[in-house]
Amino acid sequence: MPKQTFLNLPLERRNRILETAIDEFSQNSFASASISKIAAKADVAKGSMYQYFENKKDLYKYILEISAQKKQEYLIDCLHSLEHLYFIDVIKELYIKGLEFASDNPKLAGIANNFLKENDMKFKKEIMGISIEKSNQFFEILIEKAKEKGEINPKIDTRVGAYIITSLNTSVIDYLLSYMQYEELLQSKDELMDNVGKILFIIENGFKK
Amino acid sequence: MPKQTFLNLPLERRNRILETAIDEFSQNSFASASISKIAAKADVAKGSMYQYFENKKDLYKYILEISAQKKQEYLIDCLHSLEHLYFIDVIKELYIKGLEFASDNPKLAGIANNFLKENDMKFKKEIMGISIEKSNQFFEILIEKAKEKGEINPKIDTRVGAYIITSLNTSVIDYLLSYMQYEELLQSKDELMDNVGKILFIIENGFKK
Amino acid sequence: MPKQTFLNLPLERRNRILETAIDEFSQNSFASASISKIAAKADVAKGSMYQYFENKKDLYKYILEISAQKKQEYLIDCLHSLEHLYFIDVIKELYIKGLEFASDNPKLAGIANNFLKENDMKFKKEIMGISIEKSNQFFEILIEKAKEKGEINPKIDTRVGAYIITSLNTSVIDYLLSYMQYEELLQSKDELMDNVGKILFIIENGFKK
Amino acid sequence: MPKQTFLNLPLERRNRILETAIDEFSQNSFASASISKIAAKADVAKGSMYQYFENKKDLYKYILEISAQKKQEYLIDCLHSLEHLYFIDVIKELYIKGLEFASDNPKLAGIANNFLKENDMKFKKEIMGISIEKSNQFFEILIEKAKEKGEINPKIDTRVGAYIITSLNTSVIDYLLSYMQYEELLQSKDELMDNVGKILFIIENGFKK
DNA sequence: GATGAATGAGCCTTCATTCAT
DNA sequence: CATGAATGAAGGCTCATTCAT
Repeated sequence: MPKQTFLNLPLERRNRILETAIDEFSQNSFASASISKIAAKADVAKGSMYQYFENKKDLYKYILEISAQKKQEYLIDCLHSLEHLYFIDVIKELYIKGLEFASDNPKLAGIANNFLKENDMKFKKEIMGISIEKSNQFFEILIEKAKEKGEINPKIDTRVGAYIITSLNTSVIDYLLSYMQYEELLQSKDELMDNVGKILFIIENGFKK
Repeated sequence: MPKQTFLNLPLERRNRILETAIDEFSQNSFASASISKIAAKADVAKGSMYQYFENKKDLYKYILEISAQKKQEYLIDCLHSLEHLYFIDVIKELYIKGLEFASDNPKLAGIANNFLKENDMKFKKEIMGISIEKSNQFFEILIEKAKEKGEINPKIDTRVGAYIITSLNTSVIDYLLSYMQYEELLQSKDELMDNVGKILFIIENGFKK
Repeated sequence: MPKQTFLNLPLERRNRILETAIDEFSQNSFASASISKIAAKADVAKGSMYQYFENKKDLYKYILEISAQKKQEYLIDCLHSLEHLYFIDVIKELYIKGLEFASDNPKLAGIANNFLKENDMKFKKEIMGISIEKSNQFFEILIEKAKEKGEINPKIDTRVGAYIITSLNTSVIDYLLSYMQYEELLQSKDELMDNVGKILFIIENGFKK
Repeated sequence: MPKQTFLNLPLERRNRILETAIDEFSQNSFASASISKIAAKADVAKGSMYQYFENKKDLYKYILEISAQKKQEYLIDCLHSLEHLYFIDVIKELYIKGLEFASDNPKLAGIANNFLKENDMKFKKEIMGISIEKSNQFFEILIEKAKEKGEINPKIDTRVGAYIITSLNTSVIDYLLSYMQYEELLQSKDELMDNVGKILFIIENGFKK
């Protein structure tokens, strides 16, 4: 929720600021990210930053929201085709889209993952509102339905299953990001997808009857 | 690697410093942890801290090492009985011992997990030396052997399997720690172990023939 | 002395600005009052404030003047009946009217009292012009006349007497204002007037033959 | 309550800091006094100020306490001879000693008076603890005793009487201070005492039977 | 005439680290 | 060996004021 001031800014300037901020937050935790540095790098007066955003947290929330929206855009298609697909294929699709998002927008993905790593639960809840558990809930519903359809082992605990899927999703993205940062080891997209396939193979077996 | 000065210290003083440092690093990322605060809380001259340790990083490394050693102590037993157990039982044992360690030493476990979350790869490598991948390697060997013995599905990719096991292990511990911090929801030990069982049930299925 | 621009403003807008400014100056010293906050609260562009007023001081002077005028309105009646009343009754009337003013317009009264408390004499003189001493002069004349009429002790020093009356007047209003702010202890109007009566009883004795 | 660090400082440095701080707080309200300026003027690193004092408020409290103690020293004698003197003579003595204190230590006296003028009651209470009302209580006791001894008019309301005496005391000191700041008009000590005499003359009459 | 964007100085505070004693 | 004093850079944030549109 930036101030109107920010939204009225000429596009060029607005983007310069946003990108610099995204840079900063993708490399630092909230606490060690610095508005001063962002202002300096974006060549903007420090005071201006506070004309645009209420405070550091405000800017952070905004960036986080951008990240979430962008990710949504990647996921939206496969969310639409939920009904027609097998459980494991939905998961597969979601993992892949998630990785594509991360691969195309490593900084935004990094910010989201960084947020997930924050320690201070009060801070997280404050920023996230209720949506923290949405992701888990989504997977829980998915699992329930798959159980009904007889696609997966009914003995699987729903909550625990959702938890595993979420955790691995985050891990995989983290893995991708850290390798992207270290160009040395950057795997080809094919290799990466190959690995996702291997992970999903295990998951599939883990869940199936 | 504290300086000799630190090792010569009377035990009481040494412990006071260590515990305060553990407190601080368990609640903060490396960047936002503060030597000033540690010195103040431990009632030690700030200057002294620099007589004991080269700098903040040095102290951090030491604390991290303590954490690793302590965890070793929990794992050591089941590492000895590796040969006699089925693959899945080893994993189970390791998860449980890991959780016991975290439950008994939440601060130390938190520090380790915090470290895993650090972004700066250069920093991580510098601190860790090579040992980052040791954990993965260990699981890789385990998986290879299990394959040989015919205990698990040979189609499983060894590296990916190890990766999954490590990731979930970290996630589970993180989960425990955040719930311990937030007493409200603290599950009983039984419930927790129950959940571990459920996770392992999925893993077991995921890996088995 | 606002700029013509301000005077041309639609009444509603003008009042909104004034009231917000009065709010701000009644709660802060000149130095810590903030034009930024006033603009924000009054929902006016910061730039506009500088089209209406030369600067912070200019606005302050204007507000102060408004306060003075408003107070005049309360006092005007009893200033007209000066001649017919005994000295002590004039004083009494002035105190009471002053308190009524403060009770009805606590913010305006607060601003005036805050001004009196400012430290920087140069600043005060600059703002006030000569009128600082007017109040004292007025009481001096009153005292002189009362002496002539034989109503009060001629041994009383005129300047000192005026000074006492002014001081106590300010104190009493301050007292009222701070109690109004702190609702807890707010005395009823009756109690307050009762206390004024008690103060005047002492003053009366102090001045009489 | 400065930190030990401050108390251990070489006298010269300690005094330089204190005097600069006294300067600053005597010319500014708490809000507009600046630690940065104090540090700069005292030729001390800004950071050092925070080695000496917890924060701005801490420094302020300390300075205020110094002021109170110094004033005590002036009053102590006449507080000892309370019993032997007539009510009016006690008051007289207290006013005179108070003025002497202000005349000898105008800055310290200014700080105390500035504090009395602060608007924020919460702030005042926090700083003062309970002692705010002590001064009034003291005069109330004095008045009660004087009534018992038949020295003053029993019809005088005790609380109101105490209030008047306190108010005038503050006013008188303020008066002295502002004139000392403005050397132009500085009255001779004799003249000043003469005026005190005149004030007390009125007070005496106000209180006597 | 209204606006809002820009700015830089300034504020309080924290910190890692150094160094003389 | 312990200490504590010193420091300057940095951080988040606020403000009065200017100026182009």
